[in-house]
Amino acid sequence: MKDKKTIYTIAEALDLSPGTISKVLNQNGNVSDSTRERVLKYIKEVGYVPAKSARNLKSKRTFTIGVVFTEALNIGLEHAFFSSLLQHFKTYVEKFGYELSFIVRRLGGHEMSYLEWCMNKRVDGVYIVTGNDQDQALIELIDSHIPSVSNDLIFEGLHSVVSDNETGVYLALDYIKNDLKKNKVAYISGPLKAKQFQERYEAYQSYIKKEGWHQEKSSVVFTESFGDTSGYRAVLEMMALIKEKPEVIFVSSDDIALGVLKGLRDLKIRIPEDIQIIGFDDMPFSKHFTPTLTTIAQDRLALGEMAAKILIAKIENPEIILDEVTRIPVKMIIRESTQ
Amino acid sequence: MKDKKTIYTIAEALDLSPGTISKVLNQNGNVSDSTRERVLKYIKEVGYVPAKSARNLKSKRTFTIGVVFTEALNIGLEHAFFSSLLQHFKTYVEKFGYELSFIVRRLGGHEMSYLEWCMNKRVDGVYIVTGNDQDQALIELIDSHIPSVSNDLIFEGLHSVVSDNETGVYLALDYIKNDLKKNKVAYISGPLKAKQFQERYEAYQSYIKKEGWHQEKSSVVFTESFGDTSGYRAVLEMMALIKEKPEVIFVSSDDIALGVLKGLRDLKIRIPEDIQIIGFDDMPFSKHFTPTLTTIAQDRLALGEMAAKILIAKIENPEIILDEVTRIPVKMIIRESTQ
DNA sequence: ATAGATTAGGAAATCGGTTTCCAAAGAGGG
DNA sequence: CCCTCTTTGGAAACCGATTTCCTAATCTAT
Repeated sequence: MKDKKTIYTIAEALDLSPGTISKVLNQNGNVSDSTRERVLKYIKEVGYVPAKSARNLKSKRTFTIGVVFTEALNIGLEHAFFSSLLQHFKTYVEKFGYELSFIVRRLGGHEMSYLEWCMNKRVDGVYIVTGNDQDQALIELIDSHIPSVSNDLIFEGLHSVVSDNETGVYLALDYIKNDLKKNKVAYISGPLKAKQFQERYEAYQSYIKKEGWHQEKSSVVFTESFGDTSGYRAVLEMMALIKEKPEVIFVSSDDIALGVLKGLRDLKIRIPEDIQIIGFDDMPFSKHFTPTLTTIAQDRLALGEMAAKILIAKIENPEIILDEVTRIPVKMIIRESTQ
Repeated sequence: MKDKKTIYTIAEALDLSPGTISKVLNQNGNVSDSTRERVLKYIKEVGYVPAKSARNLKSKRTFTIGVVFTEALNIGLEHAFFSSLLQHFKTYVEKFGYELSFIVRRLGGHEMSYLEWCMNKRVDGVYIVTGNDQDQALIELIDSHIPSVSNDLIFEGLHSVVSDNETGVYLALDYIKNDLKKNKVAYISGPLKAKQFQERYEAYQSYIKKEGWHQEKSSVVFTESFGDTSGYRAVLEMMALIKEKPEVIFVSSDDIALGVLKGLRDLKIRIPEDIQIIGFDDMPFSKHFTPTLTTIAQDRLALGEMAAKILIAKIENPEIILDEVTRIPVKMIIRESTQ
């Protein structure tokens, strides 16, 4: 147990050559069944495990995928939505023998770019869970030859797997129109610098215009940030400024909706009696709000898995042609915040 | 850009030897200032990045920490508490040049033990965020020579960084006694197979005994699992069986408390008017419950960082002697669910 | 029985760094 | 000016696999 095992020591012990051991390990090359079994048996016996770094060095494949996880708020893994995507992605790629490694830009004292890190580590591909599309270093990475996929950014030359935001917004608005039979709607949007908020906002605008629903200026409010506190502030601002109280408020993310709920509660406005609320995302906690939240559910499993599938396809077949943007269907979940 | 850079090509271009380039890269060895600068300048110019696998191979150090993240419910990264620990741990170790890599037991078609994976990858250390202490493969890993630390398990020979559960429970019960001035308390506990629930339960029992508080048998209920649905079931069971309704229910985790809140709401019991609730953990969502939840806050930042600190110390100084269990203080957060 | 085709397994180069050891050159002292 | 000490940088072994090429042995077919 104490002396280290390598294919050399094994070869010597079995009176074979190192190359033969390697061939057994990689189940290629011509090795007779008897020697193969002798080798496998011995390996199990002494508990030999091949050194990955040596294999990586020679084969130039690491079976490792670099993960870009730049969070706007630096909460990183604590963000439930992205953690969930990452989890599903991870589970999927592991089935195909790939591991995940977080891309790090400041390691020890050294600062490095995404691309440098990836080259240094020789990752086979890159998964962008969430990133900042203004980041020059990220653009450099996307433009490199390293296969990549994203669940967040939409970018020229980058394959993205994102929710069908437009349909999601339409679902919500159709529901407001046809089921709730309301048309005094207000909209609280996350910052438009995030692509998904932009898409949702545009869909909202186009629907409103198509339906000819009247809109006061203050019936659309943008938050400055992503969390519930900005939702809280946004709804107070809206309710202070708006002349005709809306019947329904559509909020572009559940995180923000959480703050909206709290804000309305503080204003003594009852939900859903006075105002109904619809969110977007279906976060795990949305069904625990009081009231529970009606929302447009993103299919996090499908998002993560599809991204994984696409990345693996690109890695294993560099010539493959794929659509740049893959849309994942959303669905509407009706709960207590609408009736 | 297209032809690959190695220390050989660099050496050739600068008319130096590969060894010299390596010495510059590692800032050791004797290299004159002038050549050092010449090399650094050239490296930056051509965008050379050393291949990690080659370095790992020779130096036998990978600056990588393996992460054990076996979640009871297989929700993995979606579990907010552990994700948070992981995030803080990650941030800390990165400052010291370490990266994280998830330990995977089934990779591609192959099944392997934790230890095999770690040896294969040559990780410098192991971080057990959460694991199953019945798992033979995990025990094998802990017993190996690889430095390890845990934020979850407490185990002979393993360094653990965990919350001071006992004090937490005492804080809550002292508050019930001295501030709320109540003594009809019930306790809902997570499964005792989890060490932290066991510690909290024992602290609870010892306090009750010390104070001589009368306890009906059904005033302590154990959930079968960790989530809010088991809390829901547990509180219904308790309220059905218990003769004298408690004034306060102390729940051993916020996750479970979430279900308890919902259960009581369904029973039309008002909180805090009829029954007051205290949780444990202070999860991010606990301040968004209705009512917001009084709880014992675990210091997730300190937990993760202390674990990181200890692991790095063990890696860089194998002879170091440390306490096996490091306790992190908790504090009480009073919100609407008590008054 | 013999030519040709497989098959088993070894030798050696290779991946890209690190590190030890050594020689040459320069510095310092008498 | 000569001898010793220190710097500087090169040569080469090494880390532990993979892989190509090659030879010897075995098998098949005529």
